[in-house]
Amino acid sequence: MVEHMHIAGSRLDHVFHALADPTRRAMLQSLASGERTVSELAEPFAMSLAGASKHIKSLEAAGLVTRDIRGRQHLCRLQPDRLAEAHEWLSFYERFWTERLDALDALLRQPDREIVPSSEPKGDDR
Amino acid sequence: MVEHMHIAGSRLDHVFHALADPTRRAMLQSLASGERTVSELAEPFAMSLAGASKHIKSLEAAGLVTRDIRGRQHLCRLQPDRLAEAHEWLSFYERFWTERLDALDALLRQPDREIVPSSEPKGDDR
DNA sequence: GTGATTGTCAACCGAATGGTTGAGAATTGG
DNA sequence: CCAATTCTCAACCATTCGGTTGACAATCAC
Repeated sequence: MVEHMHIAGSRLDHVFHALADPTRRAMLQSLASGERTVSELAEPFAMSLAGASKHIKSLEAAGLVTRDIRGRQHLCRLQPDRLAEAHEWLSFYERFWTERLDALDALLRQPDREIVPSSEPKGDDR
Repeated sequence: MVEHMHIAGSRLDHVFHALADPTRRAMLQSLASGERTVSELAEPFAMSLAGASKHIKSLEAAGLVTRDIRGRQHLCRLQPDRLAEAHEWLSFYERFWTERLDALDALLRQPDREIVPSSEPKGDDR
């Protein structure tokens, strides 16, 4: 096989992977209220400090969090740019769910058309 | 307490995990143009059909894709609702990047204040 | 019916992930 | 200086992940 290696994961790879964990999402939520030290971020979770530190490192690697070392404490702060990128990526698909809502809306606005929950299979639109 | 994610956590887990892979994101992009069979979805990638099939299954498990079995072909289509959920989750953080833009904007509107590039040159971290 | 097409499934493999523990570095406080 | 606090690092472990191959079920085309 030509390329069996995992080359140059994109930024979105890291961001979405970081977001795919409830602990890390909760840490982001905590950071939404302001700066937090590593211990403060770790405190709500039933895991070792080293474990939480790994999560923070992965948030940092994804560019979602920056760290400010002040003496022996590491102050973490939310870095929203990469979240904005992910948000923007998802926005591309916005038309699909708004279209769907619009279609439902249009359907409901036609009182003369009988709305049947019939299991008509996707229509023979082919 | 914001509790902006009363959407069952595991759902976001699966959605973000599914999005954290470039193959799966490309498949979604392909599905944005319309229905695709499994082979059509697999064709652009240098991997076995079974490999691509696994990716599609994970998209399906995340609720991002639905399947319509038509004879021997499986027609896949985009299912946008879970994408909308992820988009909405990210929207909670929108104020952080808009605030930042507003702050930059305000700063640039003050010609008497000297603008110094703040401490760390972390713009290009790769 | 025969044979090709379409796709899944199971087993397997190496690498990454999420967690632990223990050791140690660096800073702070008395 | 000594002791406590804060945090990282390395090693380890079980599980998951992304990929392969080979076998097989189902459907279509002839």
